[in-house]
Amino acid sequence: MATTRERAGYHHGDLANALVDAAVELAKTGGPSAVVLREAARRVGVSATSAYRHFANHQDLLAAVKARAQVDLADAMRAEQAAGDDALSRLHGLGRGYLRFALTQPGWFRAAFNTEVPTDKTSEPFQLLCAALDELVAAGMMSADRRHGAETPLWATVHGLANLITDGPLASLPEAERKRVIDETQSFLTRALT
Amino acid sequence: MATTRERAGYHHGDLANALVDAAVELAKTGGPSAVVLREAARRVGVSATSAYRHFANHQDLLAAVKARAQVDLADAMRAEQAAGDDALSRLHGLGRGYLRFALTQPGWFRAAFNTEVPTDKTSEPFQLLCAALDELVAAGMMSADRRHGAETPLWATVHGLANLITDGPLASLPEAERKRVIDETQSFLTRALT
DNA sequence: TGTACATCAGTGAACGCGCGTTCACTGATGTAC
DNA sequence: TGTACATCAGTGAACGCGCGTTCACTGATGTAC
Repeated sequence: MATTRERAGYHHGDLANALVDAAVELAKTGGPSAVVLREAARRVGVSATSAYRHFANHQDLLAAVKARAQVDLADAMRAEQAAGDDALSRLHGLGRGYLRFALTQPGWFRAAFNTEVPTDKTSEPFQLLCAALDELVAAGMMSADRRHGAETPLWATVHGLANLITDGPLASLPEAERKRVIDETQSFLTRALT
Repeated sequence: MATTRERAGYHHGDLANALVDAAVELAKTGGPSAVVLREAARRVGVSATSAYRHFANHQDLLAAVKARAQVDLADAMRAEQAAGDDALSRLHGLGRGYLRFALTQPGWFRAAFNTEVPTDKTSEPFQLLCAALDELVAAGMMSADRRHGAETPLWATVHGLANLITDGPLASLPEAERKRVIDETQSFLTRALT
Protein backbone atom coordinates (compact mmCIF):
# COMPACT_ATOMS: atom_id res chain seq x y z
CA MET A 1 0.00 0.00 0.00
CA ALA A 2 2.50 2.61 -1.03
CA THR A 3 0.16 4.94 -2.87
CA THR A 4 -3.14 4.49 -1.04
CA ARG A 5 -2.11 3.78 2.54
CA GLU A 6 -4.40 4.64 5.42
CA ARG A 7 -4.22 8.19 6.68
CA ALA A 8 -1.52 8.48 9.27
CA GLY A 9 -2.90 11.61 10.86
CA TYR A 10 -3.88 15.05 9.85
CA HIS A 11 -2.11 14.81 6.54
CA HIS A 12 -3.33 12.06 4.33
CA GLY A 13 -0.22 11.44 2.31
CA ASP A 14 -1.85 10.62 -0.99
CA LEU A 15 -5.22 12.24 -0.99
CA ALA A 16 -5.29 12.93 -4.71
CA ASN A 17 -5.10 9.25 -5.56
CA ALA A 18 -7.45 8.27 -2.78
CA LEU A 19 -10.06 10.67 -4.11
CA VAL A 20 -9.69 9.34 -7.63
CA ASP A 21 -10.01 5.80 -6.28
CA ALA A 22 -13.25 6.70 -4.58
CA ALA A 23 -14.52 8.55 -7.63
CA VAL A 24 -13.66 5.55 -9.80
CA GLU A 25 -15.72 3.36 -7.52
CA LEU A 26 -18.64 5.72 -7.94
CA ALA A 27 -18.27 5.71 -11.72
CA LYS A 28 -18.11 1.93 -11.83
CA THR A 29 -21.34 1.70 -9.93
CA GLY A 30 -23.35 4.47 -11.48
CA GLY A 31 -21.52 5.85 -14.46
CA PRO A 32 -19.90 9.26 -14.81
CA SER A 33 -22.93 11.12 -13.51
CA ALA A 34 -22.51 9.34 -10.20
CA VAL A 35 -19.11 10.91 -9.71
CA VAL A 36 -19.95 13.37 -6.98
CA LEU A 37 -17.06 15.25 -5.47
CA ARG A 38 -18.63 15.49 -2.04
CA GLU A 39 -19.35 11.78 -1.97
CA ALA A 40 -15.81 10.87 -2.99
CA ALA A 41 -14.47 13.03 -0.17
CA ARG A 42 -16.96 11.50 2.24
CA ARG A 43 -15.77 8.02 1.36
CA VAL A 44 -12.17 8.91 1.89
CA GLY A 45 -13.16 10.39 5.23
CA VAL A 46 -12.10 13.88 4.43
CA SER A 47 -13.85 17.22 4.07
CA ALA A 48 -15.18 18.13 0.64
CA THR A 49 -13.07 21.24 0.67
CA SER A 50 -9.85 19.29 0.80
CA ALA A 51 -10.44 18.03 -2.72
CA TYR A 52 -9.76 21.53 -3.95
CA ARG A 53 -6.14 21.21 -2.84
CA HIS A 54 -5.70 18.55 -5.50
CA PHE A 55 -8.26 19.23 -8.21
CA ALA A 56 -9.23 22.53 -9.74
CA ASN A 57 -12.88 21.52 -9.70
CA HIS A 58 -15.34 18.73 -10.28
CA GLN A 59 -14.51 18.43 -13.99
CA ASP A 60 -10.88 17.99 -13.19
CA LEU A 61 -11.67 15.02 -10.98
CA LEU A 62 -13.90 13.63 -13.70
CA ALA A 63 -11.08 13.87 -16.20
CA ALA A 64 -8.85 11.79 -13.95
CA VAL A 65 -11.60 9.19 -13.69
CA LYS A 66 -12.02 9.08 -17.44
CA ALA A 67 -8.31 8.56 -17.97
CA ARG A 68 -8.39 5.57 -15.62
CA ALA A 69 -11.39 4.12 -17.43
CA GLN A 70 -9.60 4.34 -20.76
CA VAL A 71 -6.61 2.50 -19.34
CA ASP A 72 -8.88 -0.22 -18.00
CA LEU A 73 -10.61 -0.53 -21.35
CA ALA A 74 -7.30 -0.92 -23.15
CA ASP A 75 -6.28 -3.56 -20.61
CA ALA A 76 -9.48 -5.51 -21.18
CA MET A 77 -8.85 -5.40 -24.92
CA ARG A 78 -5.26 -6.58 -24.62
CA ALA A 79 -6.26 -9.39 -22.30
CA GLU A 80 -8.55 -10.95 -24.90
CA GLN A 81 -6.20 -10.16 -27.75
CA ALA A 82 -3.41 -12.10 -26.11
CA ALA A 83 -5.53 -15.26 -26.16
CA GLY A 84 -5.69 -15.25 -29.97
CA ASP A 85 -3.28 -17.45 -31.88
CA ASP A 86 -3.44 -15.85 -35.29
CA ALA A 87 -3.77 -12.27 -36.50
CA LEU A 88 -7.50 -12.53 -37.14
CA SER A 89 -8.42 -14.04 -33.81
CA ARG A 90 -6.19 -11.49 -32.11
CA LEU A 91 -8.16 -8.73 -33.82
CA HIS A 92 -11.42 -10.34 -32.81
CA GLY A 93 -10.04 -10.49 -29.30
CA LEU A 94 -9.78 -6.73 -29.23
CA GLY A 95 -13.42 -6.42 -30.14
CA ARG A 96 -14.50 -9.04 -27.67
CA GLY A 97 -12.51 -7.33 -24.95
CA TYR A 98 -14.19 -4.04 -25.78
CA LEU A 99 -17.60 -5.64 -25.60
CA ARG A 100 -16.90 -7.62 -22.49
CA PHE A 101 -15.74 -4.47 -20.76
CA ALA A 102 -18.90 -2.63 -21.78
CA LEU A 103 -21.21 -5.48 -20.84
CA THR A 104 -19.71 -6.33 -17.48
CA GLN A 105 -19.17 -2.73 -16.37
CA PRO A 106 -21.57 -0.47 -18.25
CA GLY A 107 -21.14 2.52 -15.97
CA TRP A 108 -17.40 2.28 -16.17
CA PHE A 109 -17.60 1.98 -19.95
CA ARG A 110 -19.73 5.11 -20.09
CA ALA A 111 -17.16 6.87 -17.96
CA ALA A 112 -14.48 6.03 -20.51
CA PHE A 113 -16.44 7.98 -23.12
CA ASN A 114 -17.80 10.68 -20.87
CA THR A 115 -18.65 13.66 -23.01
CA GLU A 116 -17.87 16.33 -20.42
CA VAL A 117 -14.19 15.72 -20.95
CA PRO A 118 -12.47 15.63 -24.36
CA THR A 119 -10.79 12.41 -25.53
CA ASP A 120 -7.95 11.85 -27.86
CA LYS A 121 -8.75 10.27 -31.17
CA THR A 122 -5.36 8.62 -30.77
CA SER A 123 -6.29 6.95 -27.50
CA GLU A 124 -4.83 3.58 -26.65
CA PRO A 125 -7.85 1.51 -27.67
CA PHE A 126 -7.70 3.07 -31.11
CA GLN A 127 -3.97 2.46 -31.43
CA LEU A 128 -4.42 -1.16 -30.48
CA LEU A 129 -6.94 -1.52 -33.27
CA CYS A 130 -4.63 0.03 -35.86
CA ALA A 131 -1.75 -2.20 -34.85
CA ALA A 132 -3.93 -5.31 -35.02
CA LEU A 133 -5.02 -4.41 -38.53
CA ASP A 134 -1.41 -3.95 -39.56
CA GLU A 135 -0.70 -7.38 -38.12
CA LEU A 136 -3.48 -8.81 -40.22
CA VAL A 137 -1.97 -7.35 -43.39
CA ALA A 138 1.51 -8.51 -42.43
CA ALA A 139 0.15 -12.02 -41.96
CA GLY A 140 -1.25 -11.92 -45.47
CA MET A 141 -4.81 -12.30 -44.23
CA MET A 142 -5.95 -8.92 -45.48
CA SER A 143 -5.11 -6.96 -48.59
CA ALA A 144 -3.56 -3.53 -48.24
CA ASP A 145 -6.49 -2.28 -50.25
CA ARG A 146 -9.02 -3.38 -47.66
CA ARG A 147 -6.81 -2.22 -44.85
CA HIS A 148 -7.10 1.35 -46.04
CA GLY A 149 -9.77 3.26 -44.16
CA ALA A 150 -10.90 0.24 -42.17
CA GLU A 151 -10.09 1.52 -38.67
CA THR A 152 -13.00 3.83 -38.15
CA PRO A 153 -15.75 1.58 -39.54
CA LEU A 154 -14.49 -1.28 -37.40
CA TRP A 155 -14.33 0.84 -34.30
CA ALA A 156 -17.77 2.25 -35.03
CA THR A 157 -19.29 -1.20 -35.36
CA VAL A 158 -17.96 -2.52 -32.09
CA HIS A 159 -18.59 0.74 -30.29
CA GLY A 160 -22.10 0.94 -31.66
CA LEU A 161 -22.90 -2.61 -30.65
CA ALA A 162 -21.58 -1.91 -27.17
CA ASN A 163 -23.79 1.16 -26.89
CA LEU A 164 -26.88 -0.53 -28.26
CA ILE A 165 -26.51 -3.42 -25.87
CA THR A 166 -25.47 -1.65 -22.70
CA ASP A 167 -27.27 1.65 -22.94
CA GLY A 168 -29.60 1.41 -25.87
CA PRO A 169 -32.54 -0.36 -27.46
CA LEU A 170 -30.86 -3.76 -27.25
CA ALA A 171 -30.34 -3.51 -23.52
CA SER A 172 -33.24 -5.80 -22.73
CA LEU A 173 -32.20 -8.53 -25.14
CA PRO A 174 -32.20 -11.98 -23.54
CA GLU A 175 -28.82 -13.56 -23.04
CA ALA A 176 -29.12 -15.96 -25.98
CA GLU A 177 -30.15 -13.27 -28.43
CA ARG A 178 -27.38 -11.05 -27.23
CA LYS A 179 -24.87 -13.74 -27.90
CA ARG A 180 -26.39 -14.17 -31.34
CA VAL A 181 -26.08 -10.53 -32.39
CA ILE A 182 -22.50 -10.46 -31.17
CA ASP A 183 -21.68 -13.51 -33.28
CA GLU A 184 -23.51 -12.04 -36.25
CA THR A 185 -21.45 -8.92 -35.92
CA GLN A 186 -18.21 -10.85 -35.77
CA SER A 187 -19.10 -12.75 -38.96
CA PHE A 188 -20.17 -9.55 -40.62
CA LEU A 189 -16.87 -7.88 -39.84
CA THR A 190 -14.81 -10.86 -40.89
CA ARG A 191 -16.52 -10.81 -44.26
CA ALA A 192 -15.83 -7.11 -44.66
CA LEU A 193 -12.18 -7.46 -43.75
CA THR A 194 -10.73 -10.59 -45.31
CA MET B 1 -53.27 25.92 -34.66
CA ALA B 2 -55.72 23.28 -33.63
CA THR B 3 -53.56 21.41 -31.18
CA THR B 4 -51.25 24.09 -29.85
CA ARG B 5 -53.33 27.25 -29.92
CA GLU B 6 -52.63 30.09 -27.50
CA ARG B 7 -54.26 29.80 -24.14
CA ALA B 8 -57.68 31.31 -24.23
CA GLY B 9 -57.99 31.91 -20.51
CA TYR B 10 -57.71 29.95 -17.35
CA HIS B 11 -57.91 26.65 -19.12
CA HIS B 12 -55.23 26.04 -21.64
CA GLY B 13 -57.00 23.65 -23.93
CA ASP B 14 -54.04 21.51 -24.89
CA LEU B 15 -51.53 21.81 -22.13
CA ALA B 16 -50.20 18.28 -22.48
CA ASN B 17 -49.02 18.90 -26.02
CA ALA B 18 -47.78 22.38 -25.22
CA LEU B 19 -45.62 20.98 -22.43
CA VAL B 20 -44.20 18.29 -24.67
CA ASP B 21 -43.47 20.93 -27.31
CA ALA B 22 -41.54 22.99 -24.80
CA ALA B 23 -39.74 19.92 -23.47
CA VAL B 24 -38.82 18.92 -27.01
CA GLU B 25 -37.31 22.35 -27.53
CA LEU B 26 -35.22 21.87 -24.42
CA ALA B 27 -34.06 18.45 -25.57
CA LYS B 28 -33.13 19.76 -28.99
CA THR B 29 -30.98 22.43 -27.42
CA GLY B 30 -29.37 20.55 -24.59
CA GLY B 31 -30.17 16.87 -24.88
CA PRO B 32 -32.39 14.81 -22.61
CA SER B 33 -30.76 16.07 -19.43
CA ALA B 34 -31.96 19.57 -20.32
CA VAL B 35 -35.55 18.47 -20.13
CA VAL B 36 -36.56 20.16 -16.93
CA LEU B 37 -40.20 19.95 -16.00
CA ARG B 38 -40.24 23.33 -14.29
CA GLU B 39 -38.62 25.02 -17.25
CA ALA B 40 -41.06 23.50 -19.71
CA ALA B 41 -43.96 24.78 -17.60
CA ARG B 42 -42.29 28.18 -17.36
CA ARG B 43 -42.03 28.40 -21.12
CA VAL B 44 -45.65 27.55 -21.61
CA GLY B 45 -46.49 30.20 -19.05
CA VAL B 46 -48.06 27.85 -16.59
CA SER B 47 -47.30 26.74 -13.06
CA ALA B 48 -45.03 23.72 -12.62
CA THR B 49 -47.76 21.98 -10.71
CA SER B 50 -50.10 21.97 -13.66
CA ALA B 51 -47.86 19.50 -15.44
CA TYR B 52 -48.95 16.87 -12.95
CA ARG B 53 -52.47 17.00 -14.36
CA HIS B 54 -51.08 15.54 -17.58
CA PHE B 55 -47.97 13.59 -16.67
CA ALA B 56 -47.41 11.24 -13.78
CA ASN B 57 -43.96 12.66 -13.23
CA HIS B 58 -40.79 13.89 -14.86
CA GLN B 59 -39.97 10.52 -16.44
CA ASP B 60 -43.36 10.40 -18.04
CA LEU B 61 -42.71 13.70 -19.76
CA LEU B 62 -39.30 12.46 -20.82
CA ALA B 63 -40.87 9.38 -22.37
CA ALA B 64 -43.12 11.57 -24.51
CA VAL B 65 -40.09 13.55 -25.64
CA LYS B 66 -38.23 10.39 -26.54
CA ALA B 67 -41.12 9.11 -28.60
CA ARG B 68 -41.15 12.34 -30.58
CA ALA B 69 -37.41 12.13 -31.16
CA GLN B 70 -37.74 8.63 -32.55
CA VAL B 71 -40.40 9.76 -34.97
CA ASP B 72 -38.19 12.61 -36.13
CA LEU B 73 -35.27 10.26 -36.60
CA ALA B 74 -37.36 7.92 -38.71
CA ASP B 75 -38.52 10.89 -40.78
CA ALA B 76 -34.95 12.01 -41.39
CA MET B 77 -34.06 8.51 -42.53
CA ARG B 78 -37.02 8.23 -44.88
CA ALA B 79 -36.29 11.63 -46.37
CA GLU B 80 -32.83 10.55 -47.51
CA GLN B 81 -33.98 7.11 -48.48
CA ALA B 82 -36.54 8.53 -50.87
CA ALA B 83 -33.81 10.28 -52.83
CA GLY B 84 -32.16 6.98 -53.76
CA ASP B 85 -32.93 5.47 -57.14
CA ASP B 86 -31.87 1.89 -56.57
CA ALA B 87 -32.08 -0.44 -53.59
CA LEU B 88 -28.48 0.11 -52.52
CA SER B 89 -28.58 3.88 -52.63
CA ARG B 90 -31.89 3.78 -50.80
CA LEU B 91 -30.26 1.75 -48.05
CA HIS B 92 -27.36 4.16 -47.92
CA GLY B 93 -29.91 6.93 -47.68
CA LEU B 94 -31.19 5.48 -44.44
CA GLY B 95 -27.72 5.56 -42.98
CA ARG B 96 -27.04 9.07 -44.21
CA GLY B 97 -30.33 10.24 -42.76
CA TYR B 98 -29.42 8.69 -39.44
CA LEU B 99 -26.05 10.41 -39.46
CA ARG B 100 -27.37 13.73 -40.65
CA PHE B 101 -29.93 13.71 -37.88
CA ALA B 102 -27.26 12.97 -35.29
CA LEU B 103 -24.82 15.54 -36.66
CA THR B 104 -27.21 18.41 -37.12
CA GLN B 105 -29.11 17.85 -33.87
CA PRO B 106 -26.89 15.98 -31.41
CA GLY B 107 -29.00 16.75 -28.36
CA TRP B 108 -32.13 15.62 -30.11
CA PHE B 109 -30.39 12.46 -31.26
CA ARG B 110 -29.33 11.71 -27.70
CA ALA B 111 -32.91 12.20 -26.60
CA ALA B 112 -34.01 9.54 -29.07
CA PHE B 113 -31.81 7.03 -27.26
CA ASN B 114 -32.27 8.34 -23.77
CA THR B 115 -31.50 5.55 -21.35
CA GLU B 116 -33.94 6.59 -18.64
CA VAL B 117 -36.80 5.33 -20.78
CA PRO B 118 -36.93 1.90 -22.45
CA THR B 119 -37.05 1.65 -26.24
CA ASP B 120 -38.45 -0.99 -28.46
CA LYS B 121 -36.03 -3.06 -30.41
CA THR B 122 -38.69 -3.01 -33.07
CA SER B 123 -38.69 0.77 -33.32
CA GLU B 124 -39.40 2.42 -36.63
CA PRO B 125 -35.77 3.15 -37.54
CA PHE B 126 -34.97 -0.53 -37.12
CA GLN B 127 -37.94 -1.61 -39.20
CA LEU B 128 -36.92 0.75 -41.98
CA LEU B 129 -33.52 -0.88 -42.03
CA CYS B 130 -34.94 -4.38 -42.24
CA ALA B 131 -37.26 -3.42 -45.09
CA ALA B 132 -34.42 -1.79 -47.01
CA LEU B 133 -32.34 -4.93 -46.69
CA ASP B 134 -35.22 -7.01 -48.00
CA GLU B 135 -35.47 -4.62 -50.91
CA LEU B 136 -31.81 -5.16 -51.64
CA VAL B 137 -32.28 -8.91 -51.76
CA ALA B 138 -35.39 -8.59 -53.92
CA ALA B 139 -33.43 -6.44 -56.36
CA GLY B 140 -30.86 -9.20 -56.62
CA MET B 141 -28.11 -6.98 -55.24
CA MET B 142 -27.55 -9.07 -52.16
CA SER B 143 -27.60 -12.78 -51.55
CA ALA B 144 -30.03 -14.22 -49.05
CA ASP B 145 -27.02 -15.66 -47.32
CA ARG B 146 -25.51 -12.28 -46.64
CA ARG B 147 -28.87 -10.86 -45.73
CA HIS B 148 -29.13 -13.18 -42.79
CA GLY B 149 -28.07 -11.52 -39.56
CA ALA B 150 -27.03 -8.30 -41.24
CA GLU B 151 -29.46 -5.91 -39.51
CA THR B 152 -27.76 -5.54 -36.18
CA PRO B 153 -24.18 -5.16 -37.46
CA LEU B 154 -25.34 -2.52 -39.92
CA TRP B 155 -27.27 -0.68 -37.31
CA ALA B 156 -24.38 -0.90 -34.89
CA THR B 157 -21.96 0.56 -37.40
CA VAL B 158 -24.05 3.58 -38.25
CA HIS B 159 -25.10 4.08 -34.66
CA GLY B 160 -21.53 3.78 -33.45
CA LEU B 161 -20.26 6.25 -36.00
CA ALA B 162 -22.98 8.69 -35.01
CA ASN B 163 -22.01 8.36 -31.36
CA LEU B 164 -18.28 8.66 -31.97
CA ILE B 165 -18.76 11.78 -34.03
CA THR B 166 -21.41 13.60 -32.08
CA ASP B 167 -20.63 12.62 -28.53
CA GLY B 168 -17.37 10.78 -28.57
CA PRO B 169 -13.70 10.86 -29.38
CA LEU B 170 -14.30 11.88 -33.00
CA ALA B 171 -16.32 14.93 -32.02
CA SER B 172 -13.46 17.31 -32.66
CA LEU B 173 -12.66 15.95 -36.13
CA PRO B 174 -12.34 18.71 -38.73
CA GLU B 175 -15.08 18.80 -41.33
CA ALA B 176 -12.98 17.25 -44.10
CA GLU B 177 -11.86 14.33 -41.98
CA ARG B 178 -15.34 13.76 -40.78
CA LYS B 179 -16.57 13.50 -44.33
CA ARG B 180 -13.76 11.06 -45.02
CA VAL B 181 -14.60 8.66 -42.21
CA ILE B 182 -18.23 8.71 -43.23
CA ASP B 183 -17.29 7.80 -46.78
CA GLU B 184 -14.93 5.13 -45.57
CA THR B 185 -17.71 3.65 -43.52
CA GLN B 186 -20.08 3.63 -46.46
CA SER B 187 -17.53 1.79 -48.62
CA PHE B 188 -16.81 -0.62 -45.83
CA LEU B 189 -20.47 -1.47 -45.44
CA THR B 190 -21.05 -1.81 -49.16
CA ARG B 191 -18.25 -4.34 -49.31
CA ALA B 192 -19.71 -6.32 -46.45
CA LEU B 193 -23.17 -6.37 -47.96
CA THR B 194 -22.96 -6.94 -51.68
C1' DT C 1 20.66 20.42 18.06
C1' DG C 2 17.24 23.77 18.63
C1' DT C 3 14.23 27.14 17.09
C1' DA C 4 11.61 30.67 14.06
C1' DC C 5 8.92 30.81 10.41
C1' DA C 6 7.02 30.09 5.72
C1' DT C 7 4.36 26.93 3.45
C1' DC C 8 1.38 23.28 2.80
C1' DA C 9 -2.80 20.36 3.54
C1' DG C 10 -6.32 19.95 5.96
C1' DT C 11 -11.10 21.90 8.56
C1' DG C 12 -16.26 23.36 9.31
C1' DA C 13 -19.70 26.51 8.31
C1' DA C 14 -22.10 28.65 4.93
C1' DC C 15 -24.01 30.17 0.34
C1' DG C 16 -26.79 30.01 -3.60
C1' DC C 17 -28.88 27.21 -6.74
C1' DG C 18 -32.59 24.78 -8.95
C1' DC C 19 -34.74 20.75 -9.04
C1' DG C 20 -39.03 17.34 -8.52
C1' DT C 21 -42.88 16.98 -5.95
C1' DT C 22 -46.82 17.75 -2.53
C1' DC C 23 -50.35 20.44 -0.40
C1' DA C 24 -54.62 22.78 0.16
C1' DC C 25 -56.76 25.84 -2.71
C1' DT C 26 -59.90 28.11 -6.44
C1' DG C 27 -61.65 29.34 -10.85
C1' DA C 28 -63.81 27.29 -15.06
C1' DT C 29 -66.62 23.91 -17.27
C1' DG C 30 -70.30 20.96 -18.38
C1' DT C 31 -74.23 18.26 -17.22
C1' DA C 32 -78.85 16.81 -14.83
C1' DC C 33 -83.06 18.46 -13.79
C1' DT D 1 -83.85 28.51 -20.22
C1' DG D 2 -81.98 28.73 -15.77
C1' DT D 3 -79.72 26.91 -11.97
C1' DA D 4 -77.24 23.56 -8.60
C1' DC D 5 -73.51 21.00 -8.33
C1' DA D 6 -69.83 17.61 -9.41
C1' DT D 7 -65.74 17.50 -11.72
C1' DC D 8 -61.86 19.13 -13.94
C1' DA D 9 -57.66 22.02 -14.73
C1' DG D 10 -55.42 25.28 -13.12
C1' DT D 11 -52.76 28.16 -8.86
C1' DG D 12 -48.93 29.67 -5.34
C1' DA D 13 -46.38 28.51 -1.46
C1' DA D 14 -43.55 25.37 0.48
C1' DC D 15 -40.49 21.23 1.37
C1' DG D 16 -36.46 18.61 1.30
C1' DC D 17 -32.63 17.53 -1.17
C1' DG D 18 -27.80 17.54 -2.38
C1' DC D 19 -24.80 19.60 -5.12
C1' DG D 20 -20.31 22.55 -6.29
C1' DT D 21 -17.86 26.00 -4.43
C1' DT D 22 -15.94 29.81 -1.34
C1' DC D 23 -14.43 31.63 2.99
C1' DA D 24 -11.52 32.40 6.87
C1' DC D 25 -9.34 29.29 9.66
C1' DT D 26 -5.72 26.02 11.93
C1' DG D 27 -2.80 22.12 12.57
C1' DA D 28 1.32 19.77 10.52
C1' DT D 29 5.58 19.86 8.07
C1' DG D 30 10.07 21.00 6.63
C1' DT D 31 13.80 24.11 6.05
C1' DA D 32 17.34 28.07 7.12
C1' DC D 33 20.16 29.59 10.43
